[in-house]
Amino acid sequence: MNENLIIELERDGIVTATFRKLDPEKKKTLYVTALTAFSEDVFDRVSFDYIAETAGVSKGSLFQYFGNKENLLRFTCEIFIDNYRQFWDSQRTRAEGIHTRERIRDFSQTLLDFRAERKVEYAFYVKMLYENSRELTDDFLQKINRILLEHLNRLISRGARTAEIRQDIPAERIAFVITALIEASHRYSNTINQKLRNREKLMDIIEDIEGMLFDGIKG
Amino acid sequence: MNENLIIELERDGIVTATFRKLDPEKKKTLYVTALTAFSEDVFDRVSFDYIAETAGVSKGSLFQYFGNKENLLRFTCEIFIDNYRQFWDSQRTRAEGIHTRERIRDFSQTLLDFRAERKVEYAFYVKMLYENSRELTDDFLQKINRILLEHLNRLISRGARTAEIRQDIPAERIAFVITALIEASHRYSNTINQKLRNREKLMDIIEDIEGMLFDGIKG
Amino acid sequence: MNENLIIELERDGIVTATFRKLDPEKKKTLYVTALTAFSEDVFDRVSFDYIAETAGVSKGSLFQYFGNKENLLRFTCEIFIDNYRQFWDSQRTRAEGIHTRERIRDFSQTLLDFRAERKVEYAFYVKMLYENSRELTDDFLQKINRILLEHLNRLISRGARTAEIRQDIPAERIAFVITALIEASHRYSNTINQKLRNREKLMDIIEDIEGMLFDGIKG
Amino acid sequence: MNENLIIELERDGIVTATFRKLDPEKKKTLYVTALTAFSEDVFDRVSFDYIAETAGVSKGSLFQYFGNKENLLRFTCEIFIDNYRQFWDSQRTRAEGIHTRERIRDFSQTLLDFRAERKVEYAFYVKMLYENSRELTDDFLQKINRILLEHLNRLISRGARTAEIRQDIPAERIAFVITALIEASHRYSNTINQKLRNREKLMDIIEDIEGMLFDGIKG
DNA sequence: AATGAATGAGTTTTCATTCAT
DNA sequence: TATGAATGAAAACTCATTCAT
Repeated sequence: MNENLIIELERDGIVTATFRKLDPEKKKTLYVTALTAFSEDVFDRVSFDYIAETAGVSKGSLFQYFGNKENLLRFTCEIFIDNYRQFWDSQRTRAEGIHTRERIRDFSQTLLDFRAERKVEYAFYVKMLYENSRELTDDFLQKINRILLEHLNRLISRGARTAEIRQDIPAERIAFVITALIEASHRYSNTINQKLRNREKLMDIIEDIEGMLFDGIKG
Repeated sequence: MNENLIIELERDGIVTATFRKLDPEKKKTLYVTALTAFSEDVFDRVSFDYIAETAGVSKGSLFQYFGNKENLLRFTCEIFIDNYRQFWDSQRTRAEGIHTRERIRDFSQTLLDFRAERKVEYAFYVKMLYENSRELTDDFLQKINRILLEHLNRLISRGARTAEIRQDIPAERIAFVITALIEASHRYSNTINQKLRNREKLMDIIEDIEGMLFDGIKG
Repeated sequence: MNENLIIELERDGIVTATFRKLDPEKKKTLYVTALTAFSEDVFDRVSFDYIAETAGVSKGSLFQYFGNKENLLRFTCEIFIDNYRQFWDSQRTRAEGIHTRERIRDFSQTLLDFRAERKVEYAFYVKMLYENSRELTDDFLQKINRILLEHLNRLISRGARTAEIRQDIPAERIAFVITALIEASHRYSNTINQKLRNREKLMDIIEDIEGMLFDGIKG
Repeated sequence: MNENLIIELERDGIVTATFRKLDPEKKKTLYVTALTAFSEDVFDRVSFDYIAETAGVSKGSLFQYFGNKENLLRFTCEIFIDNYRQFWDSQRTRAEGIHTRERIRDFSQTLLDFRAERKVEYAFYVKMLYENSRELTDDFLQKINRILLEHLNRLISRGARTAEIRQDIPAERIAFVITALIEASHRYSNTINQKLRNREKLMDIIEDIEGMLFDGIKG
């Protein structure tokens, strides 16, 4: 629990002072419970009753902490974003390949790892991806995207400097294409795996795509 | 209003005979109203009351036409798909460029036109893109996707035959990349335009992407 | 269809002139349909839509014939009573045993026959037996009861005259006991057969009861 | 309010913990209100709104106590049965006649007392007697009947031992006849009193019946 | 500060009845 | 006279939010 962030959230009226003063362990429980609940179903179908019971907290307390349901989601988003940023920061120091192509492959591999190892987080992200009826989801997705793009930009800029990557196209635009492809692959395999039980490996698709990305599709 | 489709929908129990016999103009009003309503908010938050009032029809009548809320969405999806198919069929006869690259640019231009000219339809499509809690949305998206991919596959296969496009990658995979990129562009500009009021032209982005797609990003 | 009765019902505002002028065959269809429908479920759960569809008549016509749902039930009751009276009248001429005890056994046998051969009528009667929330059911049951008691009174009075039956108790009171016992047997076997699938024969019970009735239970 | 029973009902999911914790006085009010409402009209025609209003409780609370309407009826039945059992238990210790015949007369007198003193309970029982569309009513009637028959069987068995009553007929069958006659008398006087305002004394009827029962109707 | 009972607005759905054609 | 489309009053049920203890 990033206490500084909580102070900020209190300033923004997303959590109350009562919540801030809570035992950090309890704050974390509340975060995880909300995250899990919202990752399981659409906002409207997640009831306060359910969250309160699951978190082992009374419904009344929940309202004293967050004021309303929307704020609970907002809180969950902000903590998620904070964790996500930390995750990618920790990735920066990781030993990486020498060549940009390897670094990018590394990058998408990390995304896959995240998905495989942090199932609840990933499910929450997907849910937000699909629920666009509230501005806060847009905000959430943009922030998540920015974290990813920042990371990618670094890789691409360096690739451009070493002439491994074309210099005539702005780095952000290349980053955009890369994340677009990775995200589409995720969505695709998500549908495929869940519905058709197709065992096609996501990494295979990504390799094919990488081929197109670097060498183009021109005959 | 495709009356044959309505007959099929009646057979499938999605609409009733009462609805079928309605004045075509009224049917269209109901379609447009439902389409608009569902494009504005998530399924759970669109109430029958609201649609009835907006369409200038009593709630009772609405139930007599569709039986329940889910069927109203089903109906909307099916009409949408039908219209969408007709739209792409009408595009096939359109004069197109000689080269595959131009044809693909044409394709994405058409997608843009659709979006610009049929704002409500587009918003509905986006909503369905995000609403993944019901099987019927999956079905809808698959059908829409198939229409698009069929169209694309024709272009790509021809491009492969004329050696304008690499032959070592399966056509569907290339089609996948193309639609992924176009869709991401849509999403992107959607967010940008709505929230940041950035006037960046979508076509510019697409041209850049096209460049990467054909020539690769290798330096 | 007893046309005189229909004229009476029209006078009482239970059916309309429109109904009276209907083809007798159609009137009968309507009676049978309503009888069947009301025998299948409780009044509130029988919808006009269902009856109209089953009878092959429009809902609008049904209202023009009867004005409202209650009247349809009233109509059904009255025709039922009329038929019931005819049924017992026809029984009077039937060859009967010489002794009163046999006559009474005959009587309860006839009740059993009615139940076995006219399943729908019997089911309707049972339904009315259980639905006592409207005055009209009371009225119906009283009329049915009176028909039965009249019949029984004749038997008993004769038995009293021939000294086969005690003369110190009013005939109606004896008739009351007999019908009470038969009805209870019906109820009992109704529950037993439907729920416990007990194959106990109703006639056996009745014979035991008859023994008690004639000889008393005194040791 | 038998608090142990309430705990059982909570275990069976018929009432919630919220209800259990309620002020006993309020629980009783709810029981009486529901009992009265269900005694006044058929299940389908008793609305939750009505009960809530009558009990001076909000609709929301009522749902929090019972979850649904069926459970409210179930609850009412169970409390009723409990009270009924207590009533008959308290009767056992009552001074009774020496002779079986007197004991049986005592028994039917007690039934009459119950009816006269607990009008609402009796009306509820009659309603359940007539409402046969739900399994729970069968269950209720069987339980009520069992309480009565247990009581009667004791009387009859003793009467058989002392040779006051015939031994060639099974005790249950005699009990069946007795309850059938008492119940019919109730029904009869119920109709008579309510509709025809006839002041005929029920006890007179019962005495006549008793005469027939013990001595038979044979002349 | 924590609790959870109380509330009532809102939702889907059913169906008798009306009425224009 | 027959029809069936239109209506709206109810009904069961859910759940975020308030508030007294």
